[in-house]
Amino acid sequence: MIRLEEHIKIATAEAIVELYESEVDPNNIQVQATRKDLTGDFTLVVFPLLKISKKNPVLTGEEIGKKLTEKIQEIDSFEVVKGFLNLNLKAAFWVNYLNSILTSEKYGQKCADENAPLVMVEYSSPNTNKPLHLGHIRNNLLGFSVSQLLKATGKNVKMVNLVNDRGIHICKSMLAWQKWGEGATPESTGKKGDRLVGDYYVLFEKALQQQIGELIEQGTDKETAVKNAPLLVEAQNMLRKWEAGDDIVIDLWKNMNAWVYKGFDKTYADLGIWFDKIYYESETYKLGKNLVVKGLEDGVLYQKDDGSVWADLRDDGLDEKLLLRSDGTSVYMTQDLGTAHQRYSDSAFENHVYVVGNEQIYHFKVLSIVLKKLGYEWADLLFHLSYGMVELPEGKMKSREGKVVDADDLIREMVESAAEVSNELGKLDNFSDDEKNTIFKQIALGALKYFILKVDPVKTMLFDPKESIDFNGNTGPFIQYTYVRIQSVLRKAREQGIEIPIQLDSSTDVSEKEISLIRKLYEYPDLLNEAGNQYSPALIANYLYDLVKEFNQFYQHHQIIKEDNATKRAFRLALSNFVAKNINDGMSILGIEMPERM
RNA sequence: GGCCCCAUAGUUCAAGGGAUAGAACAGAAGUUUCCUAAACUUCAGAUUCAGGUUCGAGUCCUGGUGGGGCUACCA
Repeated sequence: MIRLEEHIKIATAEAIVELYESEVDPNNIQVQATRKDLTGDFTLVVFPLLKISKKNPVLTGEEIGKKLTEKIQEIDSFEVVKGFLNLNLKAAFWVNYLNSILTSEKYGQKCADENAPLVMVEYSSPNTNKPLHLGHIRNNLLGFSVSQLLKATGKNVKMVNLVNDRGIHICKSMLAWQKWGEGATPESTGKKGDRLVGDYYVLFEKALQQQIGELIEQGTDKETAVKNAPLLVEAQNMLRKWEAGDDIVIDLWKNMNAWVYKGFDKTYADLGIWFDKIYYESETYKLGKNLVVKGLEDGVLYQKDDGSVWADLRDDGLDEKLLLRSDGTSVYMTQDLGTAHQRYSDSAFENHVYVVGNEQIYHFKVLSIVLKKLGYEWADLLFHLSYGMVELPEGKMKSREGKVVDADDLIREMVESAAEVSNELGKLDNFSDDEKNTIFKQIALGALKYFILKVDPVKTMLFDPKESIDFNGNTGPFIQYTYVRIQSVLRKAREQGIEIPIQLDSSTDVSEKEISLIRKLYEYPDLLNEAGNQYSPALIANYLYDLVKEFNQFYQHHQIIKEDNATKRAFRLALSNFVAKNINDGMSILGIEMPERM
């Protein structure tokens, strides 16, 4: 169905030719939804046309309004307010619009076939040395949601994860376990695997700091102490052994990683997210090394006297960037070069989105430039979707100071408070414990996900653990609740044998509130598109909130199944049903499940 | 020092260069013989500052202030 704004733009361009004998590109004509507090459906902004009409805004608006009313049958009347031409449509237009979308399977969405462009989305990218925290939650939710959003706009999406399973930091927790672990396992301690390994990392850092302190006390200067502390040297040795494939080190590494993955899998499952493929740094860093060596041979990179390999980015306004250490081991950048190359070989993508925090903007800038230098044109297809940090009231989360909000703890606490609120309301008293627990989880995660996703990704956001996430107001549960109410009405209608129509009578008498609800629905296809272009689930979240608010007002003031007039009743049922469907579609892009009752 | 990002009610968030800057929470006051009151209705309250571009600026440009990030042989 063609959008009416397009009609209006084209008709306006025609009107301008007829009235003022001047050609205007319809795309330059501004048509927007009329402000909510004024009467009208669409508004034509006439200011930009004054240069052409050489008349005052009111007169210009009147003249164009008259022409448009003649040209477009859907227009009922118009009104010029200041420089704005407000167009009032016939109610039948909106009823017909609803009618035309009523049976659409995926309203506003584009379905991807095999020929649709492939977008790779990397998100999560955890380190195996610490459990997931609130920052990762933002990453995971954003990455998953953006993936769903891109799917809804007609892309084939491959969700990938990159596990940081190698490097000096991993050796630190391994070493600590070896020294002080006394054979502890997740089974023997009852701790989640990622938590257990994380604890050894913390232990290592503490011991290392202490050691450094002692060295300084004994008269070593600070720089040397930090560089040469025995524990650190030991960890570095271990990393070299790891890269050399030492059996004992590799065995230990495999063992501990397996614990961590099991723990991560649980957290991912709780969050309701997954990946199509998982890449491991341990498998790609060598590819990166090869690329670097080749770049060195080709003279694109250079080697310093100590053997370290660098890229010179000074011509690009950046600095020199280390790609291989003097001892030949790789850094983060090295493996990311390899990973990117691997992925493009796996499947040539149209676009590769990295969902990674904004503290790595520099890293991804360098990544693209270095790949380009190495001769890979597809470096231009990489896009860093950088998002802001999640801060606590006292500032940034700091793992080392224990100032983190653990992901598992947070999810558990959310479920607990959802249960508390729900039990207080007592609406689920007749349900089994299993059913209740499912619903508590849906509500808890709905609240958490919506809370995080409604915020514009680029912005730093604040999370106050003391003021736990709300279930009232602009929240996930508010949206879920509206959905549940609609389901309840529909259920009752079915029980009474009232059918939900798929065809509407265009002469149905509809109220202003009903029209504004359809108007809201009308916005969705464009909004979805825009959200996809901007990689912003926040736009979807805000749309859903507006829609639901609109519906609740309608619900408050209109009866649905109790309406006596059968035509009106049918219309309201169809409208409610469609709103519920739209809520469900939108929320599933946010990765939020809908309960049927709550 | 250099580069990048952010700044809107007491608080947390909205607002594709367009009209009187929207919500929510917190605060004050209402609405259940009626399809789920996790709702609805009132009230009160904000664009960091100074310039500029424009018919029109929260939005674009320049500068200042404030906050954050990056600038590692960490990731």
